[in-house]
Amino acid sequence: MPELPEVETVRAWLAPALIGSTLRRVEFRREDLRYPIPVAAVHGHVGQRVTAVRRRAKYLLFDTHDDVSNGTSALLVHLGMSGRCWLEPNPQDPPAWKKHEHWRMWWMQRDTPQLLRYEDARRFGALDVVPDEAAHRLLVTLGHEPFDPAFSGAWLHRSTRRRTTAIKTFLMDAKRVVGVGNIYASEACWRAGVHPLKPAGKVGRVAANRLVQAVRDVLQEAIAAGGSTLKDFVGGDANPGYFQQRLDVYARGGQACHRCEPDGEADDADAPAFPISRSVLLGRATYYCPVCQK
DNA sequence: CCGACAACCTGTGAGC
DNA sequence: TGCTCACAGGTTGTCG
Repeated sequence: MPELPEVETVRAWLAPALIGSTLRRVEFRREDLRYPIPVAAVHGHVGQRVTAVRRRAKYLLFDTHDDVSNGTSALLVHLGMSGRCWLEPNPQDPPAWKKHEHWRMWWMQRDTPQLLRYEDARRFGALDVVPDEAAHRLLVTLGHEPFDPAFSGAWLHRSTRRRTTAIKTFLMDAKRVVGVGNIYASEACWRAGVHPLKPAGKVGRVAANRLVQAVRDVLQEAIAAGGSTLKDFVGGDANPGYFQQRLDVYARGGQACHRCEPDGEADDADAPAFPISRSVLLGRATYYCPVCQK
């Protein structure tokens, strides 16, 4: 489930609860997610207080401060493909561990206990400690944040020259720009009218500008939509439907292009004149309109 | 350096 | 009902 908007949504939900809280206890069910969890180092954060809850790329960062040593550190949480991280609404009477729930963190906010739970069926996620953000191996390689002015049409145009890789693949490369996952990469290409399989080096200045704007717009709109269904996602077991109903191409293979055939209306309309195509790029489903995306 | 691909792991839904 | 297969929103590592 998590692309950047989902992670940002979780961050916004956790921040007010965790900021100012002190870590009291950590429990593990499994110590091997994508990487081995440095269990001792995580336990070492007990007693520390959260000063900020941030997002970098798709990583959540809980900044912590140790009043005793006056040192600062951070806990890093990644949701991978199937991860969820949420505050238990009923910490006084905590439910049994879910099948793929791997760790729990108990926090104290003034006199109020809080329970942070984490589940991840596929275990592509991660939990790590970050004593020095500038040196952390998962963070040092990351490219621009999409809302950073450094991610601009000029930059995109400049950094794609002579690149033969598909523009969609380039946009999904976190060493270049972070937070653009498979869904939003397809969506941004459609909005910009750029064919996702087009060699990155052949994207012109005008199209590069449109792509950058499209990436920002689609992420921003998805964040806004995520906020509106936040409770369903964080509080209970409800499946986040978020932005699904607003997608123009993703998972819409064979259905009418919203631009070429706006009155193609319902997704169950038969035989649209301008159907969305699906192809596979680097093993990932890629959706586009072959007519209006050049 | 670049680009293509396999790998990590489990769940779900479609088709038979 | 039960089996098999394709596929799933991320990221790293390796190989040519």
